[in-house]
Amino acid sequence: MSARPARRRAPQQERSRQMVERIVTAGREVLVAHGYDGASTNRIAAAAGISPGSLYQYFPDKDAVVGEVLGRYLDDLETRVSRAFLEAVPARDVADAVHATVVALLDVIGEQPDLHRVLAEQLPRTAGGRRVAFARRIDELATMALLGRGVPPERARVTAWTVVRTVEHVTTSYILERPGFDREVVVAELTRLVTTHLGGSAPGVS
Amino acid sequence: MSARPARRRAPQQERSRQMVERIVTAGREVLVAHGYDGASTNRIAAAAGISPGSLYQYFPDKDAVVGEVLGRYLDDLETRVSRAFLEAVPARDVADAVHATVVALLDVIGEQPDLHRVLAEQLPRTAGGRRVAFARRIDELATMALLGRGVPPERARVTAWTVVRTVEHVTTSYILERPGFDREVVVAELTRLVTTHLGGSAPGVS
Amino acid sequence: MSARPARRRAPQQERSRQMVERIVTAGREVLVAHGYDGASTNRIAAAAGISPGSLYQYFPDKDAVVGEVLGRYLDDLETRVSRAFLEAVPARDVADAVHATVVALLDVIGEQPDLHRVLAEQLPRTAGGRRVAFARRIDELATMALLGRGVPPERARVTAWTVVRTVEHVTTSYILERPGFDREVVVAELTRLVTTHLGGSAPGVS
Amino acid sequence: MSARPARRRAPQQERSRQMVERIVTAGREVLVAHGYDGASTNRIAAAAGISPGSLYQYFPDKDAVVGEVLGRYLDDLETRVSRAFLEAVPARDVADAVHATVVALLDVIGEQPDLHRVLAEQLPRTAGGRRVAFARRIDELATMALLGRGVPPERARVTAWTVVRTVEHVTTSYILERPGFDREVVVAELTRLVTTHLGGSAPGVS
DNA sequence: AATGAATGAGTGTTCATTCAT
DNA sequence: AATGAATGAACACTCATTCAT
Repeated sequence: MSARPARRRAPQQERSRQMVERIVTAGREVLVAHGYDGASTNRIAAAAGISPGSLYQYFPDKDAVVGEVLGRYLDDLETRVSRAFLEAVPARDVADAVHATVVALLDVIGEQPDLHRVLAEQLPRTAGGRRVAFARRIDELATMALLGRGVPPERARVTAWTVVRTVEHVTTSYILERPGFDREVVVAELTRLVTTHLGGSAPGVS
Repeated sequence: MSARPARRRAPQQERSRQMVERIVTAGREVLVAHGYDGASTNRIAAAAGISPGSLYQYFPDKDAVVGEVLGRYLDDLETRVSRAFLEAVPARDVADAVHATVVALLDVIGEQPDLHRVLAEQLPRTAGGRRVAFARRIDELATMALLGRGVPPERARVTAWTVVRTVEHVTTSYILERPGFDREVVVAELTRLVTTHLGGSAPGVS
Repeated sequence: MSARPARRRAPQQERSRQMVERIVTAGREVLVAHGYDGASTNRIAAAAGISPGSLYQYFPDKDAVVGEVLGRYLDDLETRVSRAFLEAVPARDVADAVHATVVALLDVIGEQPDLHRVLAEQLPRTAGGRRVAFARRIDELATMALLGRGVPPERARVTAWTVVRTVEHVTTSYILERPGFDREVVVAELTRLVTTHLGGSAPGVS
Repeated sequence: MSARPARRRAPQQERSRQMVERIVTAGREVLVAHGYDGASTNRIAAAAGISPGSLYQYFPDKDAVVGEVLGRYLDDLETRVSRAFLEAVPARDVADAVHATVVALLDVIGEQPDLHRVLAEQLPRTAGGRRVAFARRIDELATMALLGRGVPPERARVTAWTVVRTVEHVTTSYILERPGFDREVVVAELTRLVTTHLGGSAPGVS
């Protein structure tokens, strides 16, 4: 009653955190293995080794679980891509900025390609909005960068929008389709495509 | 039950064809109005004016109906885009070919944007394969065109693949996101992006 | 195709009516045996010898089934009690009218005492309103009768209300409690109680 | 664990009694606020400021808690009504006795009308028996009173039973239905109804 | 062929009760 | 004693599919 008052609750919170972790992990597995429609709460609970009722101690409903799984992935994706983009833009030339962004994106997607597939193919209203919202954020950053390079506002917006969609989907397609060529090749190709369009000096063809 | 055995089949096939037609049309309406999850077989049958049981006389299961709806849409899309591409490639320069293809694609998508949205956002493994298959066909054609222009084989393949994915997804995004700028602007932007990359003379900025 | 066009649908409707009947009967049994809370849709369906899904072909939800069971009972009760009351009031003296009403009420309740018990003890918002509404209807009729006999309006309302509640609950209690005396004895007692209060000549004590 | 074994029990019992008190109070609040179906054990425990598990240290199951809440209410009701009845019967005339009893009953019910409503409308077998048991006790007292006034035994029993049910339900209905007239009016009406029936001199109409 | 009633496994969710701590 | 996380059977309801007519 006197020794460790402040740390009293820690074990409980730790336990709780672990349960959330187990459920999220199980949710991710089930989502990847069975798709959104097949990701029933009972299946997720079973995969987490808990009873269906326990799941509801930690999440208010099914979509909250799925939302957490996707949310974490998107948090990671957004953080890393944003950072790559923001770090690359000011210092170096266009080619380097594009290259860094593409690589960051491929890194993230490549770590959980199956999850990204579900996200890309079945985004069930849960995550669709977020993806678009992030794309718009990047749109704005890219627009700013273009304005800084003297591109007229209207053109800047269109160009930014187009280029962002291009990078987003070409990287996604590379992971999902697994075409027969190496990652570096796509990176180079995509970088060149975007860089040229943005009017920077194209990187040499490797 | 005995009179005209030989002529029997034709009318029956005709009737059968009409039923399939009604079901597919109903399926499309329901899919667009209620999404994939809301497209229950009962709802489709009701919209077609038939009984749920009859639907199974013509389609083995729900996904077959959905598949047929999407299949026809993709048939149309593929036919028109292929034609635009094939007609444009030989005669004119790169910019024209790209422009014609982009316009054809936007035309098709624009005619049934809601259906395309369902296809793009909810395609539940039903249609994913077909879309990729068509993209690969266009990949090959584009590769051929590049080879004809002296591009080395490996580069040709990568460039074709990248450009095809770019056009596919930027057009789709334009329809689904409804960003604030005019269609002609995107067409010009996308055409310029692709044309420049392919090494053709970029079209003048309108 | 020509012989019996008008009667075509009859068998189907008949079948449908029978299913409704089976479900209502099963619902009544389950309600009586397990109470409102124990009357699960699965249990009712099983008692009716059908699948849970089939129940929903005939009723939109659980309360509709329960409502139908209780509704039919209350329809019967209201019809017979109203008739007894209305037929007795004009022609004969007060004692006869009261007597006829009490007998009618005991007849109806006595036919399905267990159902009446559920109704009286667990009326789960489903039927509560109806019971009160019917009581109010009788209130009005009784008030009218009293006004016709020269009772001042305010007194008439209170007296009618009191007497109606008395008859309603004493009869219900007799069925539910099964006290040790004969039905005729309660009928006589209740008739005398009410008749005296209404100022009529009390019937002789049997 | 060894020091004061003999005095241990008293404080514990006190503590235990307090816990029971808190649970019963919480149970009453929840019962009134959410009805029987909404009175989950978790909700009651939360309202009592204890954990769901602790509740089971003091009560074997949910119905025991509800039973205790209703039991206490009925204890109060029985005590006060019995006293009013017993005090009134010997000394004064019939009208006064009935009047005193009716007033006592309305007092008790009026103090916790919402609880009485739950008791009357949703008593899930938990309390039904007790209510009947109390009514029977009053039956006996009333029968005795009637026998003392020279009424033949069989008649006395029936009359007592009838009158007790009448008073019980008319008062309850007055609280639950909230008809438009004042309490004194019902008291007068009910007193007159019963008194007349018992053969006493009816009180003057106020 | 066509019907549409019937099916039944499945869904997301709740809650009285238990039990390891 | 007290906790509160964990349980799991049960609930109302859905829908792709089947089958007797």
